[in-house]
Amino acid sequence: MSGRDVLIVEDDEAIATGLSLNLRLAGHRPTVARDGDEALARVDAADFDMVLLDINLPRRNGLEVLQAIRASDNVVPVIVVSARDGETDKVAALRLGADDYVTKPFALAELLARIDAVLRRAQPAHAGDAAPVATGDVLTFSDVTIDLAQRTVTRGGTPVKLTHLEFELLVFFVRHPSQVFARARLLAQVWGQNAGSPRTVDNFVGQLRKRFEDDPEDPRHFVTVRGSGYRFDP
Amino acid sequence: MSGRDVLIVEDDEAIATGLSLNLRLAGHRPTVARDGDEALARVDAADFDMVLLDINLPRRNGLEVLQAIRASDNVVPVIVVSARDGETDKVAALRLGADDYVTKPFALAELLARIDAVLRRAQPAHAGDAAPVATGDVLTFSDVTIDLAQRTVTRGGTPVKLTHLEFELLVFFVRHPSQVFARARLLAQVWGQNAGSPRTVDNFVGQLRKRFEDDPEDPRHFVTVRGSGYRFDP
DNA sequence: GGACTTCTGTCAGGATCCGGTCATGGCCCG
DNA sequence: CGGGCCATGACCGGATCCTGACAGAAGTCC
Repeated sequence: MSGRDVLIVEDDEAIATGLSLNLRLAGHRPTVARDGDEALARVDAADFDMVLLDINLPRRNGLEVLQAIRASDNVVPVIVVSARDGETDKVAALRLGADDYVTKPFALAELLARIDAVLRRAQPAHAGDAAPVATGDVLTFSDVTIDLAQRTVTRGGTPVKLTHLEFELLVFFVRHPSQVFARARLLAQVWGQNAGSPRTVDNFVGQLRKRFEDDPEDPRHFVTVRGSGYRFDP
Repeated sequence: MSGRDVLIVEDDEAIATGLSLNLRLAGHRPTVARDGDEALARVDAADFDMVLLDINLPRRNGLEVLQAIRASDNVVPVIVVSARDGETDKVAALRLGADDYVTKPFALAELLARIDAVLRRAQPAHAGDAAPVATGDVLTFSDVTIDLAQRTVTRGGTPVKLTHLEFELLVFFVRHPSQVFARARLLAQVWGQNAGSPRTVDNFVGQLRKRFEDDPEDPRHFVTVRGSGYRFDP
């Protein structure tokens, strides 16, 4: 897809430049407006393919800006960004003709996906140039299913109870299959800075084996690599 | 969340009825199409929340169907199911705008999890393009009914009194089911920028439990995910 | 093959962290 | 001034986690 012209209306410097950078990476041509007046001026001046509109703005509320845009019969797609998930804001924005609504803090990937979706809807894209597409937030191996959003795990359809760190370790393993990790590395990656003793890792691997190996004595997924650490094989 | 309309495109009778049955058990409303032409006709005719699309089809290849769906600017979520594990198919499917990809033979639990994930992801976007919302918009779960316009809540027909923030939190949960949220995230989303202490969230969740759980000691809807936050299960 | 060394699996005690609950106090609005 | 509403901190019980010890397995060297 050849890039599109996107207007970012955002007064927070950090967010604005961050978004700008990412949109450029995605192949678009972003422009930034710092407040409501500037936004309206730019929308009138140039022909944008879409507008990313923060609600909290100096000089003019984002909703006012949206209203002004639509009042001038401009149908440019608008995604409204707000810090609050409040009912009123959302309903108001959609009523005023917003195309989508995102609340801060947003996952960057989500926002980019929505931008793509809105652009795609607004202007039918040609068949080969679709975006990378996110894959589901579900991980699997063998008969085990991990739902990251729900933070639930099932094995053969029946739910498995895991503690916080057990879950984290499991996810790390499944995301890095067939790779040997030293205990120290696992401590750093999963436990974070204040790492504990290497013995801790053993305990947790033991738990995972108890819960996911057919025969915990003879593990096929959570394999010990003597002298080096552990490896996960799907 | 009330069930969703799912179109199953699958020529194998046994698989089709099996999936259909399971989706119905999961609370959705499945429809089956036997070949590519029928699939396209049904997609055009009705408004599905997602499509489960087999690649090997009589009359038309699944990828052709997907291409046709996207060509008509339809952004309905699509999960592609294929017997072949080929990378090429997968890449092609994702390029054409598939939302996820599963290879046969699949674990039923995995497929169901992926369907849930895709529906979950699609939900907010749909709220956006699915019309003005506004008056008469009602959310429900279990025997609870939430009237957004009136800002009233009833449980089993009898009205429940909620404070402002209790209502906002409830709506947020019901709008984002089966997803774990950290306290900080809830504070940001529901309370707004000037977030308070995490303890506040506990108190409000406690209130919701008192009002909507049959047994507040053993909550089934407003679930604690120790170490991570809270999750709402309808 | 046998003995020594090194490493890993396991267990249980105790420290620690986390979440539910309650009470207090501020705030806003009537 | 009074009454909801909301934020905060303290407290407690319980889940979870860390650690050290020990035994047994695996590897090594002769």
